[in-house]
Amino acid sequence: MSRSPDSTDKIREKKKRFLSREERIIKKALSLLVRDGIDKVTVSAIAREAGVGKGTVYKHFLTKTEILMRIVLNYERNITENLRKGIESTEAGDPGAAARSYFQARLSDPALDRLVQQLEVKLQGNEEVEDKMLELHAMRRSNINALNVMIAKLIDKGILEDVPPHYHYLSCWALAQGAVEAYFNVSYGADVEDKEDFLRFVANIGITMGNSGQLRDDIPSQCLINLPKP
Amino acid sequence: MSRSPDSTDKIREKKKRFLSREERIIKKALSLLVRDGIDKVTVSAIAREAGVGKGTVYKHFLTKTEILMRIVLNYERNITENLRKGIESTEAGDPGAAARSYFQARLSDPALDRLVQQLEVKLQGNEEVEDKMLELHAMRRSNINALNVMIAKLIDKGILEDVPPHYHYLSCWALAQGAVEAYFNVSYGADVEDKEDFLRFVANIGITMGNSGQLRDDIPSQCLINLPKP
Amino acid sequence: MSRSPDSTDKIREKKKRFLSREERIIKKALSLLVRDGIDKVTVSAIAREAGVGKGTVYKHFLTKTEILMRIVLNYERNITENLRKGIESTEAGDPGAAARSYFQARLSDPALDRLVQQLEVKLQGNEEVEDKMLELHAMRRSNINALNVMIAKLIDKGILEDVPPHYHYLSCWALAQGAVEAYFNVSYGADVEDKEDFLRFVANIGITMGNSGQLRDDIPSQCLINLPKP
Amino acid sequence: MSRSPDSTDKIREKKKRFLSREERIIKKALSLLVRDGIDKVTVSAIAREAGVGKGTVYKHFLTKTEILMRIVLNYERNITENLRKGIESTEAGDPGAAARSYFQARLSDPALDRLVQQLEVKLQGNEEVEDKMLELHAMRRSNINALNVMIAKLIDKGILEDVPPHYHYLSCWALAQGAVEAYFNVSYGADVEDKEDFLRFVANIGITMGNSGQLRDDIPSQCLINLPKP
DNA sequence: TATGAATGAGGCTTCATTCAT
DNA sequence: AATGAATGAAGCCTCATTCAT
Repeated sequence: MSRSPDSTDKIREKKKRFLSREERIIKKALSLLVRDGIDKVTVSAIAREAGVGKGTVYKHFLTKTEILMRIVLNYERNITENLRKGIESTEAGDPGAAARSYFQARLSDPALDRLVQQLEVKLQGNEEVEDKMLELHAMRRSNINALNVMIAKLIDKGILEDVPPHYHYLSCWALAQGAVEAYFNVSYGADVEDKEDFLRFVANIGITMGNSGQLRDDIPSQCLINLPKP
Repeated sequence: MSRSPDSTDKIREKKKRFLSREERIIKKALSLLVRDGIDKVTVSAIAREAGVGKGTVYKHFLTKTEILMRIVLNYERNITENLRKGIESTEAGDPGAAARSYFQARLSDPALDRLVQQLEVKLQGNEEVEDKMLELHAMRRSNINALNVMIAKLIDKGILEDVPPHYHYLSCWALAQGAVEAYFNVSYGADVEDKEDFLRFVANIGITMGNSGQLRDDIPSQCLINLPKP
Repeated sequence: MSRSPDSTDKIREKKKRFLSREERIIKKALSLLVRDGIDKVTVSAIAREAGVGKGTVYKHFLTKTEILMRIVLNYERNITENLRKGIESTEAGDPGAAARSYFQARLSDPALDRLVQQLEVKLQGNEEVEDKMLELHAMRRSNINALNVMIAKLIDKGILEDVPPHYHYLSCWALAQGAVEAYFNVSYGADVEDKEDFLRFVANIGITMGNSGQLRDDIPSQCLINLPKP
Repeated sequence: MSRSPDSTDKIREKKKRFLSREERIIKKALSLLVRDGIDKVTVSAIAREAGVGKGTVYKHFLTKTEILMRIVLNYERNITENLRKGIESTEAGDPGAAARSYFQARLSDPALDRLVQQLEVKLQGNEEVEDKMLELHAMRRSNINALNVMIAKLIDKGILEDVPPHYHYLSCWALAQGAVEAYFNVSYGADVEDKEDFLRFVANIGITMGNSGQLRDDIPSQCLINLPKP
């Protein structure tokens, strides 16, 4: 009753191709969303861009909303991964590492970061993807716990100001969020010729803000995050 | 041949009612937008909420987009006004006044602030309101000019770090922008029991960030902005 | 119980002004219809152009359709009047006079003629103006009767071909109708540099067509209609 | 790697059905337009009549206007084809053939002809179908060129009156145009019991008008066009 | 009496989703 | 399994007509 090894291979192969196609759909959806804006992208366009039929898209995703949600989750996973590495480094004695990692991850592709923020706002409260939303929040809660532990230690050491720990990471989050918006804002962004330099400036604020002052002038130059060119 | 005072009064009365109705439409549109999200609000719903017919809405606004644009402009005018007052105070010797005014204006009604940011993103590049967009940008450019002058002086005095002036106000802008998002973000915001306190914390960062360190510990307590309860 | 002469005068004066305003509304409606096309003219535009309120327009006409119908009737009355004079001249011994009059009346302002044809098509079958439509048809039937009598005589005299009399005037009507369309048709009309000359050519065909041949070469030059420049 | 013949057949079959559905939409639109008048026909009604969803109509046509334009172009193509055949016969020695063909084509289905004329007026100047309009005009210009050549020869032979060639075909066009209107005009048309006979009379005028007299009495009886019953 | 703000039916169009092939 | 034609709900907007002032 068991399939022959040959048949199993075929099935495995098939699944692989199926998943790679799913990747392609997501990737193309992403590029369309960034290029044309959230409101302008249709399922038809995604299918066309991905070189598959509309029906095929619906074999992979139950609804359009699921595609968007997937993008948000993918991104958050990436951020989380980077943040975790940063926290580890902080724990290992480099106080600014977590913030640095975080800013670097988010500001390295501002367009993508911005898109994801917009998507999250759009998906907020959508019952269709409630479960995925819960997954997102769970991921963040987990990060938050790690951050709280880490920050509490830094506060204990007198490195960070003694306010509720979440004030610190929320400020970071807010600054990153806002920096991305500034980067794209037509009124403000247009004035910034060296946008990357600005992002570096902001990132440094993020890394040092809320610390108790004594850290401020101690930031070794290697702490300055090195944002990749987008 | 001239109309009787009575008739003139009536006309004035009529115009007043017309304008007040316009206000009501905007106000109701605003509350719907905040409550249901940008994508969910239809012209029909706005009309229903405002207690007028759909056609009436179109007597006041050429298109739905114009309603949204109006909200954005109204808000920007308010921000500008507050910023101008702050800049005046700064020029009068209170270095943190401009930033304080700005944060207070933006963070006093975070829901509105957030909505307007989203609206601006949505309206970006919409040819229908190109002229209004230009008006918005002109308003901001004017603010930017005033800020550049002000910041240059603060840099000269050694109060602010010597980076391009726009780095300073853009950081402020970004932080405010992000703080608002943090305020509403389900993942992060839910943890903040005293949201106003958090906004105050962020505002203080905004007021002090980028200053050269010597100012930092000098902020008199009365400088702490006192955000009104939303 | 009878009003004073003074009061009667006032009423008469009032009525006169009322009627002159009605004229103005019709006139302005007409110019808008010719300028912008039937589908593009709104009651608002007519009111604005006439310098009165929309409500006032509805004091004069029950519906928009009535305005259009009025234009059609006015025009038909004018045509009828000209045709009657022409018939009289024909009866007085000038065989081509009726056709000449008719063509001259219709082709002297082709734009107006065309508009009215379009209006009539649009109003066809509209129950709202059924009575006015009947009036129009009655007017035409009366013309037709006169024409039938006239043509029968010309056939008797051997001047016109012996076909049912209405064939003759219908051909005239058709040619006029079509000439107007040709005048405005983008494809064909653009080629005609001297449009008036073309209309004259057509009119001459109209005047001579269906005659038995012997008339053809006898048309005195003074028969050639002299179309006024539009 | 190539598809099986079976699959190819299926695709061909599918395309065929797609096109036939397009035909049905056009056909039903046509009958509705003739029956109810241009202004009364909605896309919804067309879809309902064609037995498809509204969305399906928009799979075949970009806008409602395109449906109308298609009808106009289809018709013009048919007319052109007939005219071309007629011109060929004229060149082959039958002077009246072109006019005869033309009248026959246009008067064989007066209702359709009339609808198309109305549509063309309505579509005039509509930017949405500018390109299609240009196509229409190009088709006509080509016809006009052929006619000019043909008519010039007939004038040379003394068969037609020596006026600018376009006077001749424009008169034909105008007469056909008008005859169709006469056919349907309630006032005049109602009197014509044998409408087809009238159309034949008009067609004969069209075929002979503008000729130099000597042709007039020579028209052999077989020249009389034989209009098919609509 | 004149006005024009208010109305809402009704038209056009889009696009997420379904399903027969 | 893949496709894309078909669908129709839902949104935006227009404009003839009404009616309170």
